[in-house]
Amino acid sequence: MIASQIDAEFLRYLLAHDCQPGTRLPSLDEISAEVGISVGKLREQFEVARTLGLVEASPRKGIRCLAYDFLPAVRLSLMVALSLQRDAFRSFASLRIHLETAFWDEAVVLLLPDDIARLNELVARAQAKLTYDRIQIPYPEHRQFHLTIFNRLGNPFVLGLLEAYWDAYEAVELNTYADYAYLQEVWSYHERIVKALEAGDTATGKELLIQHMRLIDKMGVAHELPVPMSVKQTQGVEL
Amino acid sequence: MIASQIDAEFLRYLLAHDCQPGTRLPSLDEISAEVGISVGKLREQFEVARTLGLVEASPRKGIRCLAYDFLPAVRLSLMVALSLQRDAFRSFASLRIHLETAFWDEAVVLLLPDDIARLNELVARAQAKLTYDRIQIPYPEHRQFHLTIFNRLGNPFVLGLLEAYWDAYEAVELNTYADYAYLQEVWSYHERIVKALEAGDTATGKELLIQHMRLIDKMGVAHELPVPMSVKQTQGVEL
DNA sequence: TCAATCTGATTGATCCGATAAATCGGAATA
DNA sequence: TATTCCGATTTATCGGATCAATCAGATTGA
Repeated sequence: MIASQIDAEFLRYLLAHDCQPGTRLPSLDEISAEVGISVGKLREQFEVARTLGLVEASPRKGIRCLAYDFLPAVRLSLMVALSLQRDAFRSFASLRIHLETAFWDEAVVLLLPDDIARLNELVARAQAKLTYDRIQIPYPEHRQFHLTIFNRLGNPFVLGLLEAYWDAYEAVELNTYADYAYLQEVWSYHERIVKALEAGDTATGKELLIQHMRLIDKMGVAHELPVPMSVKQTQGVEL
Repeated sequence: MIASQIDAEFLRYLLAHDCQPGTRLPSLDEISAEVGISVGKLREQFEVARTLGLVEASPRKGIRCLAYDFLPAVRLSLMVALSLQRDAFRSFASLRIHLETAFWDEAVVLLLPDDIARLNELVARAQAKLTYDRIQIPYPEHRQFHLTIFNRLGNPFVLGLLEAYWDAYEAVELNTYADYAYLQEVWSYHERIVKALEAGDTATGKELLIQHMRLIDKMGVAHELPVPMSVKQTQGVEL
């Protein structure tokens, strides 16, 4: 029924054969014979499935199904948007801020003690990186910090979108921006957020989340809050 | 720079050649020669671009670029999820509710008099459909009502996700459910929402939006609010 | 002279077969 | 028994043939 919405024999085949993670599929020749299209046409549709992260393949090993993941489709479309539209990152960043704020209450009540411990560990590692003689940008910690908070939602669409945000963040090279004072302040907020979560104070945590997104670096750029393009152009920052 | 994130010669070609809507591309043979891969391999990547809604093609007319659209990628991935995971619709519905609520304030202040007129027209058409001797389900009006409110955001990602929600709504056939009393109540709320918008009362409009999503039909199903699976199973409703 | 029809060219769509590359499991060997 | 080799499997890529859709210009008839 839903498969009828999908105009590709191979994708319908995947759904009809209950494509569970790890399942090995027949060879391309066999699938071609079963669904009634040539191997060439099948490979075109196979490439779509692979690009969407539904399957993986290598010579001799064959084709295997992967676990469903919203991210590949979102990430590819978003990368295209970032190339074609100058304010695509700002738009997606706006979406991300609203998602984190909107799902905050649902997400933080699901956090386990392990998660809180993980968040504390990330804060410690980030602060250590900012204390070394040779400063390292705690970008992986930043990414993991935010994704860990929302992970327990178990909502593949929300998680996929948030992960795509960080991939875009890297693509526009915000992760390489080394403003020491800004980063110190960001991680000070992160530390306070975790303390609020430990105290069960989700409202304060949310308020700190919102405040910390408004932080600006010394160039006047809010890394996690999209400012209007006109402000950005005046300051000569390219995004 | 961003194109380097994209592992397909044809997609990189599209981005490098400033693929603006309406632009006609060279033939497959010519692109194949330019990017240095065979026509067969090019067609595989072309199928991905087509599936993402980046280009369209027909024999003799050639290949043309389309305007960027987040929807095709989201819709396809979502359709796959709906087939593979039983609570995918519920997860996506949760995302949609939060998006509408989160972006409400930004969206309604952008509405033009034409938009308010359009919303009134949609309410009138829906109520007419519910008044005929032979009731017609005002599904297209319902979809357009919600999409019109958020259209002026100009955020392609938010709009794409909201459109995908309605495509999923159709795919799970919620649009065919004809509970007269429920629909009457839904459209009563819609009418009140437009009246609140006309009065400039965005807070009341938002409250009505949230309330109307909690409406349940006579089977106990909230069409726009995902209830936990256990409640659904008890009531024998399949989704 | 203009409208209708036809046709060759263009170009995507689909198919088929050949070859290269990656990988694995079983046979052979030390 | 461990290591190496090799044939088989199967994906990856290429090139060519044919079909189908569409268009612009030529031809024909009124």
